[in-house]
Amino acid sequence: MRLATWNVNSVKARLPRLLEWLAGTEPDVVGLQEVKTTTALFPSAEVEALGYQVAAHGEGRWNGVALLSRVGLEHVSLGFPGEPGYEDEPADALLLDEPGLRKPEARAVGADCGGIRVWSLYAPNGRTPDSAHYAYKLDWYAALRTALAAELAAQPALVAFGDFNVAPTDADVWDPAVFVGSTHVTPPERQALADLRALGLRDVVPKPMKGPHPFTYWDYRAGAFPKDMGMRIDLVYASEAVAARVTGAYVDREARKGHAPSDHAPVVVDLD
DNA sequence: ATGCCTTATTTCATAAGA
Repeated sequence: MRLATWNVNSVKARLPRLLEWLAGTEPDVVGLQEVKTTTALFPSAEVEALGYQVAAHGEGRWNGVALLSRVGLEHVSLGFPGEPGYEDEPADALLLDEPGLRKPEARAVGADCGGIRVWSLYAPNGRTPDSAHYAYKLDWYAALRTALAAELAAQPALVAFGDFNVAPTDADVWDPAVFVGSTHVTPPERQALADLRALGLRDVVPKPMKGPHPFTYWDYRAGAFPKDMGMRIDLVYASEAVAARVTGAYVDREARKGHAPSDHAPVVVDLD
């Protein structure tokens, strides 16, 4: 059984690359992030033609996640219980004084696929450590931890994968000095990942296809990809029941090459 | 060649990404 997660940076812009990649890689379950379209406009027919069932959770210009499966897709959850939302500068701030009234963004979709509970996740970016968006990111992680704890109690075979927007260690960025004072590397963000691992989730670290670092993201600018100025922020967190079945995992950097790529590469995991 | 940013939208400029 082959699992994969990929931040496609617009499923519409990436559709030809996505379809070609699905046909060539033949994953059984795929988590997509940053699909950047509404649930209704997700290109389900094109993906279904390749034999997949689709659960899309989108909102339009930003965010958006999806699950594709050819081994069953049941009990779909759009978002998770307690998931916080975000409002930059709410026009009706007075009405939004209660945090609970902020509508969650499309950052999580879960489903039962081939005997595994699978979650495709797109964590908030955080922007800068002193921003409201950073506080939102930490709140989102705290709520995710609570939700996954409940999920694991009900189904021990679980995978939570996607764009976590946190580099777990300094080895997961090309130059730690560049990231001093930035998001993605701060102790609270790394603690949020540690808190997820404390639930019994294991970081399935993929093999790099080339070079020493299993980076999954390279900025479009400044030739970052050919210089391997990357980050490992797309993660696969697997419960023990799933992690014990892992026979291999790799970053598909071929998908980052060529015409009109996403700025992220897929992570592929094979299970016995 | 892996090659110097890309996306969707309240579009000919902007906000966001990480």
